[in-house]
Order: sequence, then C-alpha cells, then structure tokens
Amino acid sequence: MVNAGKPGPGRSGRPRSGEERLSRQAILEAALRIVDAEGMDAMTMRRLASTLGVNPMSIYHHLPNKAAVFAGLAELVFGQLEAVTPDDSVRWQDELTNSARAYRDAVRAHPNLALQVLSDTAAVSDVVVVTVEPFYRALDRAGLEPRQIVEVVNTIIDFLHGFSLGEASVQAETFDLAPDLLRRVRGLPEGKAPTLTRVVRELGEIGLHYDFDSGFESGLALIVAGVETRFL
Amino acid sequence: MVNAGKPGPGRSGRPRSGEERLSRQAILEAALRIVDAEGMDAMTMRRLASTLGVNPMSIYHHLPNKAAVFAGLAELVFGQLEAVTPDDSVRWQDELTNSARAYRDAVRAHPNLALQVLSDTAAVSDVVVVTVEPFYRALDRAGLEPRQIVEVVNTIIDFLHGFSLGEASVQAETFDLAPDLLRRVRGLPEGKAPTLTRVVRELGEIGLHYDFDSGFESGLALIVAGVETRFL
DNA sequence: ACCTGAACACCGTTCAAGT
DNA sequence: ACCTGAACACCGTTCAAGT
Repeated sequence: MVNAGKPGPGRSGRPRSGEERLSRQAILEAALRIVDAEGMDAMTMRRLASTLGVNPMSIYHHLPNKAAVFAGLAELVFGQLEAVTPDDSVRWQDELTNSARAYRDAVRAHPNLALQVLSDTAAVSDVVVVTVEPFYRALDRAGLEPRQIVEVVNTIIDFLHGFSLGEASVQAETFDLAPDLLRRVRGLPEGKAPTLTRVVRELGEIGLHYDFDSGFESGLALIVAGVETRFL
Repeated sequence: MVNAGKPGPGRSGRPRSGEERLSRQAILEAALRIVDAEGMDAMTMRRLASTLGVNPMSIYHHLPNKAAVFAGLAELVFGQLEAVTPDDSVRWQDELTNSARAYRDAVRAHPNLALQVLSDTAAVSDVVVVTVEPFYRALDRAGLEPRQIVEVVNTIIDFLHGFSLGEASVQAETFDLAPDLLRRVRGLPEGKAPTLTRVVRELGEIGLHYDFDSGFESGLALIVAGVETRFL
C-alpha cells in the first residue's frame, strides 16, 4: 500500500473533457480503501487527496465536505448488499433469515465503517427503501397485516444493527468469553449479581465460548418464533 | 452557558492538598455537559479545559487522553442506569421488559453520546456485568437453562442497542413516516419493491405515524413471545 | 504530584487565482 | 468547471519547567 505521493508540480487549471483526474466514485472508492485498511481516523481529507495524487482542495469540487464523504461511504456499503431474489418455493421463515444474513454480511464486510453506516440515518433510510423489500415480502407471504409487517421489520432491523455494532467492535470472529467474564464476575461484591454469577459459573465449567454466527442465528430464530406465536 | 474563560494568569505549580482544582469526576461531568449541550464534535480537550478554567494540559494528569475521556463518559451514563430491584411478585415477563426500559432510558438521557456508549465495548461489557443481572434473574425465574439465558440476553441487548441507536439519531420523539416514506417509495422504479410499495400505500391511507414508544414495546413483546414459544 | 507555556505536527475549510 | 497554493483557525499531545 504505497502512498501515491504529492500532487506533482504545476498541472493546474481545468483538465480537458475526458481528462478529469477525479470523480465522486473514484474518491469514494479511495476513501473506502483507507477506512478498510486503517480505520476512520486515518481517513482525513489531506490523506485522501494524497493517495489520489491530488491537491486536498480538489476533492471539494466533487463532494461538499468530509461528512459528505462518509455519507457516500455508507451508501457504497449498502449498495454492495446482495439482493435476495423472490422465490416462493422457500418458506417465508427462510426468506426472512436469508435477507437478514445478507444485511449482516454487507455491514461486516467493512467493520471500520459500521459505526458510520449504522448511525447515518439518511443513508440507512435510503437503502431501507430498497433493501427492506425482501423482509416485507417474506412477512406478507406469512400473512401478516401491514401494520404488523412494519412492526416486525423495524424490530429485525434494530436487532441487525445492534448485533452488527457488537460484531464490528470486536476484532476476532470467535473469542473466549470465559476468562474475561469469569474474572469480572469474580471481582463482584458478594451477592451483587447472584443469578449472573451462578449462570456464568455453570457455563464456565463446561467451557463456554461465544461465537457470533450461532449468536446471530439464535437471535433470528427467537424473533421468527415470536412472529409465529403473536401473529399466526 | 457562559464560557468559564481563559485559565487566568500565573497560578502555576502544585496546589496544596485539598486545593486541587481538578478531579477525574469533575472533568467527566464537565465533558458530559458539553456533549449533551453541543454534541461530540464540540467536546475538544481545549474546549473542555476552557470551561474548567484550566490549562489544556492539566487534564492529562487525570485522564491519559481524549479517548479515555469518552470512555469515562460511557461509564458515567451506565452508572446512571436505574437498578431494577428483584421482586418475585411481578411476572418474569414484566421484570424483563422493565429492565429493558431502564436500559433504554439510560441511553436516551444522553442521545449525543449514544454512538460512543454503544460502541465502546469495554464500557459496555463492564456494565453488562452489573446491569445485566435483572435480565438473567427474570429468565432464570422463567425456567430457562444457562445457555438459553445467555442467548436470550444477548439478543435483547442487541435489540436495545439497535433501537437506541436509531432513537438517538432522530431528534424528535415522534415523527410522521408517511410523507418521507411515501416520497421515497413514489420515486422507486416501477415494480422494484412491490410489497413495500403496497404495504406503505395501505398504511399511508389510514395515516401512519411512527412513534418510538410503541415500536419499542412491540419489539419487546415479540422477543418475549419468542422466549415463551421456544423455551417453555 | 499537579499545573503551566511553548512548540510540533497535524486537521477541515475559505478564498483568490490559475486554465 | 475543475484544479491549485497560500492562509486561517483550529486540533491532540509531547516536553521542559515551574511549585
């Protein structure tokens, strides 16, 4: 990952048509590479310009400010979300969970960006319009009423966001809860959290390890079971 | 909210015991006021020092860097979470939802801090140890096995985080989805999201307005129903 | 130990000027 | 329209020096 270096000498003035050195798309792609490789803090306007071999100010002709760059990145990420094609031969439960998995995958492809993506309401609601269709479809097939569909979709999206946030905040895909949690629990004043203490101890003895994949699946299963019970 | 102004002249050197002008607690409380009033970006070390009437560098004797200040704020927020006292006379379902409400309330008391709070894994898991006990207790009373309890608690926390993130990102407590959503949906290419389009249209006609309170409650109800179906 | 002042190596963005 | 260079008003943090 070599730095493209200084903008080079002179070369000022408007480039001829077709010779533009920059575009919104090219800028966003470069920004995404920086964020993926080195995190949000490394993505400064000056750094971005430097990797593009361009004057920092040039970027402002394509995007109004730094916030717009980040918003554009959120857009990019959701644009890469794989569309779940309608298929009446799968159970609505599977259509729902497949859609949820695609959503999770899109976010975790760029963990350094998760915080930005999940908190950028504008970007989120823009894609919600497009990416949320499979959720609507699955629940419609299940036979829910419009108001119920909206409720359930919101709940699933909230779960997806919370889960993705947690997943992105941790580097490893699987890690042992046991030592960390046991140490914390041991440090607690006697009787302060008795149930927690007991549950963790019982699990600790059989060797608990948390992994995100099964945590994700069990969360989805819980919600699906809730839908079946409440609305069918 | 008047600025406390410049550190004042001279007054250098170590203060006598009991005359310290600063403390970790005082610094964090000042930082929280800034964040609550003007947001995360306004909370700079120099600004913080200025409102404390102190040299910017003084802060570094109590907290190692800016990140530590933010981490301390996350701590503070969860410290304000109201403990749910054990009470066997309430149904476990109510104990669970009451605990969830307390968690939501703690986060939304400082919306500008939500992003930091929810993504600071260290802070989150530190309080999890203490604040998660009521969730464990309720599910234990319901009769779940340890492994099931952990699964369900994680799912609820994920939902809480996703929900809180969304709630914090919006200024108003209630807002009309209709105009915004209808506009977006109208702008869609024909047939691109047919179910969404239909569902939104049906709701739009009877006048949909989303409000966070009922969205929260219906999410909780869904999860509780899932627990009852899957594990009881 | 606790507070200060000057300094370093950065930022995002405005503005005037080039073609 | 698109790119540049200099400048403005900031940052977080290190370091040496005070008491």
